[in-house]
Amino acid sequence: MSKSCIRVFADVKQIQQCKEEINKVAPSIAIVAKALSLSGNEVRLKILYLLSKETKLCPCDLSDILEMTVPAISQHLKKLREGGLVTSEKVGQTVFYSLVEDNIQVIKPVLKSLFDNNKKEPVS
Amino acid sequence: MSKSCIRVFADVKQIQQCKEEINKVAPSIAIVAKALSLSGNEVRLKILYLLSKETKLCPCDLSDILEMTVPAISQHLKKLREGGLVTSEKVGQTVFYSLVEDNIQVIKPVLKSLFDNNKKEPVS
DNA sequence: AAAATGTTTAAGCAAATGCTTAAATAATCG
DNA sequence: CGATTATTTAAGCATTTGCTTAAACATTTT
Repeated sequence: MSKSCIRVFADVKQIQQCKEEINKVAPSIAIVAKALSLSGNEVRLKILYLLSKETKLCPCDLSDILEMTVPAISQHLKKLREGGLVTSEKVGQTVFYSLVEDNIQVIKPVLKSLFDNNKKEPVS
Repeated sequence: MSKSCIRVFADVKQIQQCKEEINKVAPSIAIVAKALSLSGNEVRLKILYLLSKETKLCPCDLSDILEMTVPAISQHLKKLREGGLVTSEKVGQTVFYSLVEDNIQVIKPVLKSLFDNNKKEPVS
């Protein structure tokens, strides 16, 4: 760690407060960052967006819609599932994926903004 | 692309609608995904959180607060700057970073939830 | 001008990411 | 059962990420 970089005019008290503050929220930050990094991929964000509109979709549907191979989709779904953002339900030989409402709250506003964005432009 | 995976019971009309829908929002998705991936890193999310509380901070402050080397911090700030989430202002030899309000809207709700989280627990 | 301070850049490297193709599981159907 | 369909897993590989250390810049101080 660089030891010389304690600014001459640094507000020592402010920095100390920030350290305490950030340590308090660190656990929440870790959880949220995980959800954001999962959503911060174009393909996965598209999947989440589609699931928010269609309620449930299978890997095959998503493969068709997003024009990607099934394994590629499946691996993204696996990450989303392991991250708790989606859940799956097997019906016959097809597996339907859907959002886990409780864990999707963080990115709900984001999905909503995308949804709104898609509406007709209001008069400017 | 796998050609055999058109589900027997697939809702062809639904899939077609989804394809059109997703193509319409694709540009927005790309922009949002970029912001989310930038925020989806613990260190950068901490930086954004701290900037939302302290208004402006320099690399040196952040280095002290987050207990990381200055170059490591600087590289994160560079990404945030290039992604348009933060801006910088030089005062003497120190550089102050602050949030770009217009471009931070997507993750504002996230930061807010972290802030709320940090308050005293309400009686359950 | 020389030294010190604050920041950025560069090079190197280990680990993570995201795809591909091929193979392995599962469930349905003839 | 054997073939087909839907999904998952595995292995390989190119790219990206995020750190480290060292060096380069820029500004202020002595």
